[in-house]
Amino acid sequence: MLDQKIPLVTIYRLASYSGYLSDLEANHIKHISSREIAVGVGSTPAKVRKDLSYFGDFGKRGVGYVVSELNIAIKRILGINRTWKTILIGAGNLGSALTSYAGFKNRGYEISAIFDSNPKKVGTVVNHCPVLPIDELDTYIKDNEIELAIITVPADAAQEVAHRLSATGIKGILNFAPIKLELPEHIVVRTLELTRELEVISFIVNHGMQVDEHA
Amino acid sequence: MLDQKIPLVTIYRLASYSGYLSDLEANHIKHISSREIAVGVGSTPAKVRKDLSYFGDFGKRGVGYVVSELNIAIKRILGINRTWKTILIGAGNLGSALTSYAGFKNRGYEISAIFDSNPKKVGTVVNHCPVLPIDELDTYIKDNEIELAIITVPADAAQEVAHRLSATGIKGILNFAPIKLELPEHIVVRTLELTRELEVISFIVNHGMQVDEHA
DNA sequence: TTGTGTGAATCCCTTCACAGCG
DNA sequence: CGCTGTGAAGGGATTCACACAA
Repeated sequence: MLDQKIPLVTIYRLASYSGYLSDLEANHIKHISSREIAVGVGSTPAKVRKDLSYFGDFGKRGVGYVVSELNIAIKRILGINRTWKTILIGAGNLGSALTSYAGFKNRGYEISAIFDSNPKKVGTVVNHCPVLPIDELDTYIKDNEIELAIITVPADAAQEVAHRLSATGIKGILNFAPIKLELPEHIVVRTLELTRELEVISFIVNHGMQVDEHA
Repeated sequence: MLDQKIPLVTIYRLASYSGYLSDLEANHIKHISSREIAVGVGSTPAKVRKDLSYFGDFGKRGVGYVVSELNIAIKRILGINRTWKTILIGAGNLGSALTSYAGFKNRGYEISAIFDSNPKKVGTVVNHCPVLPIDELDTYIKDNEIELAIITVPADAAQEVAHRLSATGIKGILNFAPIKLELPEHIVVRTLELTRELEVISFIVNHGMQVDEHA
């Protein structure tokens, strides 16, 4: 069942399903159908079933899914049935805010330090995260087995940071700087350009375009 | 040329192209080809040309594009050849950080106020933005002709905020709360779930999947 | 009967490849 | 020539529709 090619959008949706299922668990809801999941996250029943079908049979015909079981299964698929050790680079406003972003911690992303090149910031503590000098990046990542990094430095410093990161054992990078980072193939990079989202909204408002979920 | 159906991904890419062209302008680069744009943003020459072809002829055959002209054209298409009056709702860490996010101001998104329900925050000023009580939301939006709102309140408060917004003349909402907002059709909503991006990275790291740009 | 799992069909985006123009 | 603009071809995601199981 695995190792056909999985659409990337399927992965995004699985993450959404899991987030929704976690909410249901918190509300003690035990059972759910593909249709209800679809309504909950803004998808379609066919997509929900097809997305899941890439990875196995998780439901009972005529009945639906057991919320907790399905959520565990999806978390295992995504690889978030454990903690991911994460660091932030860039102790500006956005970086500082993300240290306390509840969604990260809730889903197992544990941010243990922020790195910054500004000597005035180094040595301070933001939300229990020490701000460390950028020179210690390499040893810190190795000593603490950090796997993921979040880049929140300005655009003109981001490529330099990416270069430094590529020399460490980092596995994945979430980049908030609005540039295309050049990195070795084996490092997974996703760039999130917040402004693009507003620009897309502007376009749709201007043109009265009808749009479904996920971009 | 217009009013065929435009793929949503095309709009995202146009926004990227424009961002890249703005960088080129800052570096006094005058001319560019579809191939160079593609390399700059992580797309393909064919996509660049096809994306533009939905809206008109902007290049010269055998030559390429004039950077400044193309950028103006794209901005006009996106509807960002002007200022968009914007407010933030939720004066937490993320909301406060976004008031000083350079990318927004650079691209014409002018955040003039933050709204919050916490009386201790109301009356303070964050990055030149006054923090106002949530009860003034409706009149403020009408009096100041606000068009866009950015929601950075916790998930359990977001739907209530969305409901309040729907009673105003707001046109578009960028939502950072990880829930599906129920809103009238005529309001454009995009939800950005930061955690989903990390989860997708986790999946790809786990499975060694090969992935191209944009999701 | 209900709702899942899934091949088949459909739809839509991407890519190709070349005519056309500078 | 070189590079754009674009129909046509190709490929991949969505939707359909139904067999199957509870």
